[in-house]
Amino acid sequence: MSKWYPKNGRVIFHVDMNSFYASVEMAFDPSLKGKPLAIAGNPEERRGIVVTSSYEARKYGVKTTMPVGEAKRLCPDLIVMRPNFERYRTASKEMFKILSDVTSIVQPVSIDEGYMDITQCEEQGSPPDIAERIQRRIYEELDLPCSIGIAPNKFLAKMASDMKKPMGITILRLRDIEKKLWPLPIEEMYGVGSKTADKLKKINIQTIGDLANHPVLELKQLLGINGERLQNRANGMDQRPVDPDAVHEFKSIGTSTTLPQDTTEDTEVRAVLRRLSNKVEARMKNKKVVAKNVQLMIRYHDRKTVTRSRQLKEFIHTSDDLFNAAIQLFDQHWSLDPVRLLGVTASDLAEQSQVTQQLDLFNYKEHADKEKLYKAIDDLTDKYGKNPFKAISVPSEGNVTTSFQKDFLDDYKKE
DNA sequence: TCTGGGGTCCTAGGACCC
DNA sequence: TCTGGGGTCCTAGGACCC
Repeated sequence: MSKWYPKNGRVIFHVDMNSFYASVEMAFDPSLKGKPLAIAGNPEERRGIVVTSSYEARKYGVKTTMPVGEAKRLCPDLIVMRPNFERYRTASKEMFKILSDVTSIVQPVSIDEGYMDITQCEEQGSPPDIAERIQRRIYEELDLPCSIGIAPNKFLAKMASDMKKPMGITILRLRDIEKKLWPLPIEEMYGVGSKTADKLKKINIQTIGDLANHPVLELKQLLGINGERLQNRANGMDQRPVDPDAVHEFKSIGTSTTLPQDTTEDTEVRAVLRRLSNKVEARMKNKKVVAKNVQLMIRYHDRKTVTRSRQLKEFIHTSDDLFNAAIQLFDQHWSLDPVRLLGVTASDLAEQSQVTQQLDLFNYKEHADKEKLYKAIDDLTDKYGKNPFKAISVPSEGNVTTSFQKDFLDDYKKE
């Protein structure tokens, strides 16, 4: 047992669903099983790229982000379906429920993959046994295949889950990396995209092993701090914890759309921005958050993409507020060229409850009702930890807010 | 038939303050 | 009268991932 659960180390799982959307459709309609299937947007609306494809389709060379037309040329019998996101979300929740039966330390990273820290799960069996049970439950209860990587940290677990698909379980120990990790081509490393791969190849780094053993100074010159980090990972070093709360800490909420045709029509742009703002508002309401920053994204005919953002004085939450900020940014920055895509994103988010409570605080201060004020502060401190002022801002008059904060904190500390 | 939509993190420069 | 250096905020853009 002790060989699996080291005193001074961790046991991390990376659970990765295999061709998730396609697999969910096959579980939903078993007559699709064994057939080449692609999930893709509507080509009529210029959204026709493959999002996921079944293994049967991949045999023909069908790949993610490939235009549907090309995929059909490669695989004439390809079945193409529109995505059913509700269905995928439901399946995803079921899957994570199974993971959380093993441990509460589960970190979802996307709809179809997540990390687990099972260091403290010794009484449930050896890691390969636990992995096998998880895989079997997901398969038997949800009819979905997954691969699981077992390793001492997140990076190695992620690389491991990729090594055997579908329905693989792969153990990647530190002592295995020279044999199992280092021979892989550099572009297969998590965190190395096409741009970084090109740069690395120019200094004759072809494999993960080449990266692991390259002078770090040169890597830093080439890639900045990321160069050092990538090299550490290539040597099997990664301290990032599995953080179950990360999924709740949203940084931004945005939506974008590619127009059916490029446009220079102001009325159409307004209509689209209105629609996008409505959508963002709905999702913000759902998450009960307000935002202090609005970003507009414009992609032009030539696919050149610009983003323009504005920091606001007050927290906003309505579609009107989002729309007004977006349209202002558009009017200020549009180059008059035909527009291909528009996007609206809200960021600098805070919880609605926190902001309204802080507004109450402000009112107490206004009315010089010290007793109520201090009680409210104590309540907030209990509820949110050390610093209830972290996200403070009061709608209208941003300047007052900051001086209020400083005054108040000084004041409060004295008491 | 060229290339969707949802995110995160990092960098770099300028403004501003101390 | 001529100047440092640190810190934070804001904005824009790039790279990456699924």
